[in-house]
Amino acid sequence: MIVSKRLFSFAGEITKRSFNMTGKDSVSGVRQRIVDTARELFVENGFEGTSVRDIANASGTNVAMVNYYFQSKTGLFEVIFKEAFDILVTRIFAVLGSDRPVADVVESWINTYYDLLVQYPQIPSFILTAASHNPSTVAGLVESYNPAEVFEHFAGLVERDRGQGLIGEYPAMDIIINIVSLCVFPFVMGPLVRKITGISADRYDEFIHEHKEHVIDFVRNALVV
Amino acid sequence: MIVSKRLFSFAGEITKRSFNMTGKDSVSGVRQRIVDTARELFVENGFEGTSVRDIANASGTNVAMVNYYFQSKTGLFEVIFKEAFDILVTRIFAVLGSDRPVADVVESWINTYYDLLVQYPQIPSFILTAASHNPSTVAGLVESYNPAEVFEHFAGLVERDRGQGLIGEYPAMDIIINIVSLCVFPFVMGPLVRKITGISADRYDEFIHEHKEHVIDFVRNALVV
DNA sequence: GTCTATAGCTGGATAGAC
DNA sequence: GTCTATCCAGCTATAGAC
Repeated sequence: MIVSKRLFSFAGEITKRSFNMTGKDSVSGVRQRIVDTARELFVENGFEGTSVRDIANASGTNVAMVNYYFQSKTGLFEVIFKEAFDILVTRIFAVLGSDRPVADVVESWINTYYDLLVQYPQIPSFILTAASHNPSTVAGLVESYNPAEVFEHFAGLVERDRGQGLIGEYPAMDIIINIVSLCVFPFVMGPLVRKITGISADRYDEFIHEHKEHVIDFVRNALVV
Repeated sequence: MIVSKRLFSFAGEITKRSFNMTGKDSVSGVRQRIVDTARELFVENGFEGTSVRDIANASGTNVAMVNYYFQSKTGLFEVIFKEAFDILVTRIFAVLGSDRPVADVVESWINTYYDLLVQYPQIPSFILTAASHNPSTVAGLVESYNPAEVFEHFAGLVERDRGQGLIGEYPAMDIIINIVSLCVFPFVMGPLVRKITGISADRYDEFIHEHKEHVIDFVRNALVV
């Protein structure tokens, strides 16, 4: 148990939709139960904040099983991390491969991001925490998705549309960072904003749903000349 | 030492400006050396990822000294956390107390945020990680700064300027979340972006400096009708 | 104030029975 | 595949000498 020596007390009222791809919770075997339990604990308490014993107890198995299926705690974490990362990147990169006008691509991009993150709201914090403590490894994983190619393509669209006077004078990189910031950060701040304002998870979901539309307007007004 | 069992290898090339307020590194006593060392380790490896022994060794003291000055590891962490938080909030809230036009307040806000975060680039990740694992306590600290009052004031400005047709139809909360996202997130992503693009800390600082101006343009174009 | 030594516990991982 | 028992390195915290 993580009770005794933890920093601060923690009520644990985070929105409980874990980024579980399968969904076959009930019929799952030991291996899947371990993955599902570990995902929840790693998301909530981080890698160092979660012990293999916590995972074993909470999943109703034992520490030997974790090592049997995943060789080590690190091995288990990597399985979960890659799964989360893949969810986040695959669909976004598909949208960015389009050849339509930048303003339209950006709108699809925002829609896709928000739809995705409403479903998996804890992924951003999870990935950012891991990235902050292990930039090298996370960067290696990012590179396996060929971000440079995706960037070049998008930069091409920006140059094309700027040449036609459709959008303002922003470099592609700055646009990308702005979009990612506007889409991802509301989810990273989510738990804190909810705590401060005292609103429920459902009410925050409603807010996020409306916020998405404002972000789309905001970006379109900013981008289009 | 945190070497043997750590997750992934870690080169540790994060920009090394720690959010040290005093600056009296050289003449500092034991207490200050512990705080400075602990800050760096907590920022890089998190609370659970840092041991009191790490802090004692790296600061050239011993574990007994840490407990002598700070009672516990948690006590030491809280000192550092509050210091970081105060740096981030105090100056921003001062800017938001203005009565000038929203577009001008927002521009000052962005300038203040970027100036501050260029100086203390690791604070956002540090606070967000702590907030993600302990929303209740962090929220308590936030509330001691009276955010509701600051929000109401800013919402008043938004309503006033919208009545005069100066800005578009965005609710105040959505504007705030957008600004915070656009200012803070580039620093949270910084280490990862640098790793992927391979650019140096200095070069990233240059990029951030230019990016600030694009954010100001971006927001002004989005906001002003 | 500073240090060494150590208590007492919890961590990841494995051996070996079934 | 599953489980219990166990190793031992690591952790936080403190006792007690100086």
